[in-house]
Amino acid sequence: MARPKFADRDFLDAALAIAAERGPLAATVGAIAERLGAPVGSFYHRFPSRDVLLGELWLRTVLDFQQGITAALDAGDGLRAALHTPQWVRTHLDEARVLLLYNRDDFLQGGWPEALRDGVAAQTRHMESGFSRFAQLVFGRAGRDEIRRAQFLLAELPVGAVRQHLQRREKPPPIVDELIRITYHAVLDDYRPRRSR
Amino acid sequence: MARPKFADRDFLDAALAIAAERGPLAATVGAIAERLGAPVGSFYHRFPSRDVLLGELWLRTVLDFQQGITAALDAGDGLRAALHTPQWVRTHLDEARVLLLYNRDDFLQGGWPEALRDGVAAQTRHMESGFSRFAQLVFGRAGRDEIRRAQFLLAELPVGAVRQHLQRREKPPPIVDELIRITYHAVLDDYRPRRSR
DNA sequence: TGTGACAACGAATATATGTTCTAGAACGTA
DNA sequence: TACGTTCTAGAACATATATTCGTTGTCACA
Repeated sequence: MARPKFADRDFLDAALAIAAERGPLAATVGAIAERLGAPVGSFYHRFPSRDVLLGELWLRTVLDFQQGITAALDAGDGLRAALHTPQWVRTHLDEARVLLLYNRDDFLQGGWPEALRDGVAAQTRHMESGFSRFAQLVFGRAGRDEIRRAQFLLAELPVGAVRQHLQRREKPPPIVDELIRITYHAVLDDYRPRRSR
Repeated sequence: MARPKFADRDFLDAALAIAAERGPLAATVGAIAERLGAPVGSFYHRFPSRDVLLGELWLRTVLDFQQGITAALDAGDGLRAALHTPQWVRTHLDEARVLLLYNRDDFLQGGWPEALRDGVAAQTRHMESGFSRFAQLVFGRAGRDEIRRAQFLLAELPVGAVRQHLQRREKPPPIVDELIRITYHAVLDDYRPRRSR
């Protein structure tokens, strides 16, 4: 067997670097290969299509991102879960740009490749269960209203607060954590259980 | 003079519809012309390039969006300015999708056309002055910390809270306004002036 | 009715990009 | 050493898309 000069990983990393720099759209097969000094043929030895590569990149990134939130929820620490986003962003600037600055579906040229459907579906379920767990943890129940608040505190708020810094390629300053903390407590304090809603 | 069958507006509207439906990327010259029943040649009678069209679409949309915020600030009503986003989104679903779901620079294939540079720069200045005015209005001063809080309350928070609904092409439910209101008051209550920061 | 200006119209062109294909090199194994 | 497998290598191909260009049609007005 011929010794491989390039690993799957290398292509994923090259794609990440390009996508973080100039957007996922710029991560063309040609650009990725060129950055790696590899011929495009080698690319297609590793990945059946560009969509599969970008899909795998997204999945790999989102799973890494979510891990910290899950860990915080496991520890029963809702605030830490909310603050995980700015933390993670500081240590994963490139990944964060790709993951949080673009929409999931704008990654792919076509739809999601069959091979990744299950992974994406599992990821979605995992995320939804995270919201439920969070709602249960901090509100004591997981009805529609509680889940909506969980989405807000766990996703919309932290991602929103971090976005402008990602656009400037800079680490989120401490004020971001402060804003998240303030909002976190306010939404918890405001909450009063209701019939159904 | 031959009577024009298509106006600039028609092309902009067609582009908006397509961009709202399938993303700005899908708004190709061919797709726009086809939707309008116009030949591509007519397109280039109106716009020097696709980038100019998309740039103008973005500008037209963002100016309309900002008008409401400016009006609220003129009236000295900070909360109304923050709540303008969900309001506007409800009555401008298509526009909101294009404006708030994608990054400004991901609109264009190349960079911003020379002809629009000034408009974009003016828009940026206008937005920044809006943050300053808001900071002055609700915090009594416009230092770095106050402006950062203004950005959060006026932009990141409302846009973040509205995003998941835009993705689902649905009007933001009342809970969105409630979350914005809660956060708004919390950040104002928390605020204490500091030396400089 | 003729003419000029402007717009419609769509074929042609250039380019970018995903994908395939053929050839050859490197390595393990018999 | 011969052979098969796996990879490198990059040319070739197909397609999508922006843009150009030459022709045709239509209207206002002389």
